Amino acid sequence: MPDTFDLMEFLPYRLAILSERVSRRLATDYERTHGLTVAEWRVLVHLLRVEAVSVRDIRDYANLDKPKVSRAVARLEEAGLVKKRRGSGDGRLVAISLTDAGRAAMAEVLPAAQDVEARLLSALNATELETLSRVMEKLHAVLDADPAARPRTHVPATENPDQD
Amino acid sequence: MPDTFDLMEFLPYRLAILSERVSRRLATDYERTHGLTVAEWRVLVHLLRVEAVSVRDIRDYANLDKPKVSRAVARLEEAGLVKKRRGSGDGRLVAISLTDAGRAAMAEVLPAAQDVEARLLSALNATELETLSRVMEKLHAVLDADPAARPRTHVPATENPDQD
DNA sequence: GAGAGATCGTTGCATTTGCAACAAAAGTCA
DNA sequence: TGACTTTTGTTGCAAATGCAACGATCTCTC
Repeated sequence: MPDTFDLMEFLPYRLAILSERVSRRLATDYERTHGLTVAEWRVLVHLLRVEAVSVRDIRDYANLDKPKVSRAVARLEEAGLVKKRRGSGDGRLVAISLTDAGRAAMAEVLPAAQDVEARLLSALNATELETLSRVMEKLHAVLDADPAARPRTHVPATENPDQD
Repeated sequence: MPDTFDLMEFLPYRLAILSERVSRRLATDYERTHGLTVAEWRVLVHLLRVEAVSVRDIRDYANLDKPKVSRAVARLEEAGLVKKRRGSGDGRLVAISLTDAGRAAMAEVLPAAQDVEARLLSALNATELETLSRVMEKLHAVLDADPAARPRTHVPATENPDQD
């Protein structure tokens, strides 16, 4: 054990602090304006891209566990932002989709989120952004090779092969 | 609102996923071997560096809120890893310090944590690590300039001025 | 087509979390 | 000194979390 060990220089800690700070900044907007939680936000974002999905789809895509998705969808349905349709085809699956109100809410909320991201990205030059992406993928790869790590739900679909 | 918005390409989300995965991987070790939570782990790490600190010190250093520190310390004290001394000087402050058992526990736990970090870092070359650090600091700086963002508890002490 | 096993979504429950309120102890200023 | 404000640490409480268990449905095999 070294006699100096500083959290501030410990990569996992630094990642956690930055990530939490960014997430909180992001959440302030959609939480204050629409009372959305992070889970609900992610569900809505996913629904924006697809027609109708199951709880399992959302779980895999948005990195949330089943109960979290289930409850988030329940709250969103109660709020009228989402509708659940059951039965078509596989009777276990639930077809979750956005309502018009949900789409409208996202139209209000998305710009603020993208603005936060834009400000973050604007601080980086092209090289830094490229390196950041590569680094994050490399760190994921280390965890992918570690049996003690939780597996990724969403593995990138063989990112563009034009890497130098 | 763009008609394509992918969580997987949204920086805040990507940061959150990576960070959570790393944190969980790290926690599996000290949680399984010593039943430590993340908050307890951070408290112990901080105590490793200083003699005796207050709840406030730990809160600022380890980015935890007061109740979390208070409860973490209470559990650690009950587990015999930490001792609380009161009254010397300012009667409100609590002097928290490691016991021998606490130091021993850290000696057992730290190597595993450092090993996880080492594996992560080994996937990066010097340039990538340097860029990662710079990028993270830049992202923090964006949030520092944003009134809606939660302030940093621990601002780097004017990092060493030997940057090229 | 009946039964074993897997999968899907929900619910229960104990624990944790975040936030506000609080008592106790300093600090402030007349 | 004595009221007022601030700071420190703890506690209460409603809400969220993680995990296991559950019923319902589908699949597979014989």
